[in-house]
Amino acid sequence: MTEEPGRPARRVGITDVAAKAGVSVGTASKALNGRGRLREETRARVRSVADELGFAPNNVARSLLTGRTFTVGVITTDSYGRFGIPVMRGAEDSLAAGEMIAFLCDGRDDPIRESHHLRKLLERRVDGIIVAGRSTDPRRSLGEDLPVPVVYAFSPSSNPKDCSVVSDERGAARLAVEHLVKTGRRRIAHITGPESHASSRERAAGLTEALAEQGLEPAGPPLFGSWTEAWGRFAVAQLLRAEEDFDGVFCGSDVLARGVTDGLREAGISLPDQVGVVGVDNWALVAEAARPPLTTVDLGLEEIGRRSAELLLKAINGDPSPGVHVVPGHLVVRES
Amino acid sequence: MTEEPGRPARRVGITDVAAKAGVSVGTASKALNGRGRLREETRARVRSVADELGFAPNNVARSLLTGRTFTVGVITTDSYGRFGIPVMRGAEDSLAAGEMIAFLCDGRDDPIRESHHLRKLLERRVDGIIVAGRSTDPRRSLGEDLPVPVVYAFSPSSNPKDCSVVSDERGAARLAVEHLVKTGRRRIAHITGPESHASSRERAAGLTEALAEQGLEPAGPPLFGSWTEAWGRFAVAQLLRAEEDFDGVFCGSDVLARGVTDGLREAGISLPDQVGVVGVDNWALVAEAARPPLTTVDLGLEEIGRRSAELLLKAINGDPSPGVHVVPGHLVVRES
DNA sequence: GAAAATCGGGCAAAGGTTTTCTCGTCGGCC
DNA sequence: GGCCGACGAGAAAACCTTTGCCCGATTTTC
Repeated sequence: MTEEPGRPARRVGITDVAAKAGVSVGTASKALNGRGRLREETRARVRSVADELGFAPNNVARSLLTGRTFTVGVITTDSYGRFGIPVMRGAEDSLAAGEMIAFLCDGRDDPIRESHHLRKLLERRVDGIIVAGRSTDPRRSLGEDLPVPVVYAFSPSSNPKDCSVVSDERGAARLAVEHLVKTGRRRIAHITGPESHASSRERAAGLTEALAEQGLEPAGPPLFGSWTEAWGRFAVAQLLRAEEDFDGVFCGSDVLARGVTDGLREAGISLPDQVGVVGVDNWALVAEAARPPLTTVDLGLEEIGRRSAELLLKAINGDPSPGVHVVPGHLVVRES
Repeated sequence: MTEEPGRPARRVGITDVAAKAGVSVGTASKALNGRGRLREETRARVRSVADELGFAPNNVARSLLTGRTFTVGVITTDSYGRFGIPVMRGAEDSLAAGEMIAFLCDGRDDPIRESHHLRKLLERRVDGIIVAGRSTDPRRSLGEDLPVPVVYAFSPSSNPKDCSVVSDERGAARLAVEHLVKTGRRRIAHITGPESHASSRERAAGLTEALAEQGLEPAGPPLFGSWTEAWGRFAVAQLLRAEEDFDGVFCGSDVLARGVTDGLREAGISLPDQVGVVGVDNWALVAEAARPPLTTVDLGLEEIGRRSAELLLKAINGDPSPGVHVVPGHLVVRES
């Protein structure tokens, strides 16, 4: 390569520290890492020399020797979107606690790109991999015979022997129902996303289930559509036109819920007096801007990230946790 | 550490490939990397053995030897928020083209965390660092005498000797004005965020500047507030109450613009017939959900990310580009 | 036909650290 | 006074590749 003009030619290595402290490299290493048997005075001297010289250990060399890089790869299929981000933040949280750091790869939901990234990550000898999905639909496994452990976050692996960490979709519906019922709603409608999405189906099923436990029936069948505000508004109009009698709406997402509140308000219905609305996601931007601000179920995405990283660390240390791990969500009460 | 039960004990190294191909490790290395002088038949044989064995080179060892890790660190202060994400995506784009990969660290805008991450990155011998900010206000430099090059993306470094890549704030205002004027607007008001933010001030100044070039005056002073929909609606009410005569509004952000369109629509003003609205950010979620969908200025955040990574790669190869680099935005015309 | 050039490939050093083994010294104990 | 154990520190191997240098064999050149 070209030389780098103007930049310090050589960084200070443990050799320099050892020389200046008047000890051997081995001793210097022990002093700095708190290993071996050394006089306290020697340790202190080496340490102070290291500080003075601004010594930073070369982790590349260390990794080569120990076989551990203290590095994990995160492959996201979400292009850093709505779901990947909180998961990643949570994961970074737990990883940092273990002095680890994450490589970020954007798979763009393209298997080719994904396996290319996988290869690159393995070449770099990551200690483990987190696959962060963007929907609750299961995704194909990265493979069973990988040399490092893998944890699937949010989107579970289609292979049940893999370790997956997912949100509690049915539980989300239950939380919504409990809140609506507690605030006196009895006729609860459901407006949600495409029926082709697992989360739509699960939440709809969870709703029926939870209502049944309360001795209630849904106010009409679930209205499947798209995850947009426009569909939320449209679905409300449909509900009103059908003269469906309802006093609560459980929406499959906050964006949807925002459309629903707009639709209701513009139809002259007073919120939350006449109708209660609950969303899912706790996406602050949307939930807080809605009128009134949305009560919503937080799926605990950060927690999913944290948990994934914790399970990965455990697996790296030889204690894998195969199977699907469900992280509970929680209700965030605002004004709707 | 603990041993890892059930996992392949040893990965296949170049030694294994060489042995099975009946050549020395050196020769195997040359064959796989296309170096040295070897018979084509030998190269092919080594390659096929490598494939067969599923050989993946150990990049840790390679890095130790060459001194390059093909790795960069990205420190974001944005907790993966609105601005950091597109910048990161752009950066990853350019980096992948150079066969590089990024470590992601969340600085949380905390100097302590930040310098801790910096230290960790340097220990891992990254080839360079990108600092991705979350506002256009300048931020403090990471330091001048770092052993690797640094590029500041979006938030410029306060040290002009550093390399920064920023958006064109004044240009954004100009694009908005040109569009409004072209669609026949003459009395243009400005609703924007807190005056304490550089971007508010710059965009306001840019607006005045661009209007002046068209021989126009702003319709009233800029209304500084917060980056919320509520402020957008409130500011509209204020404008109407003051009986300010206006037929266009330039909003400092899309969120704001959404509040403005809602406020205008609810006041019975027809959009875009009576008033034209232009936002800034091109945040699809907001811009597309607004009624009508927002015309807005895209600041080119992904391009900032790409450019940052390119400049970083250049710097890594010994050709630094100190100073501030401005990336132009572009107008996205929708219906408002 | 002999010297020279080319070709194909092996050998070994290097890169920065950790870790095991070894060795010398000192104090204490019988 | 001699032995043994503990203590403190050094020497060297090992981690896995890359690469410069060298050497034997084959081909080319007068």
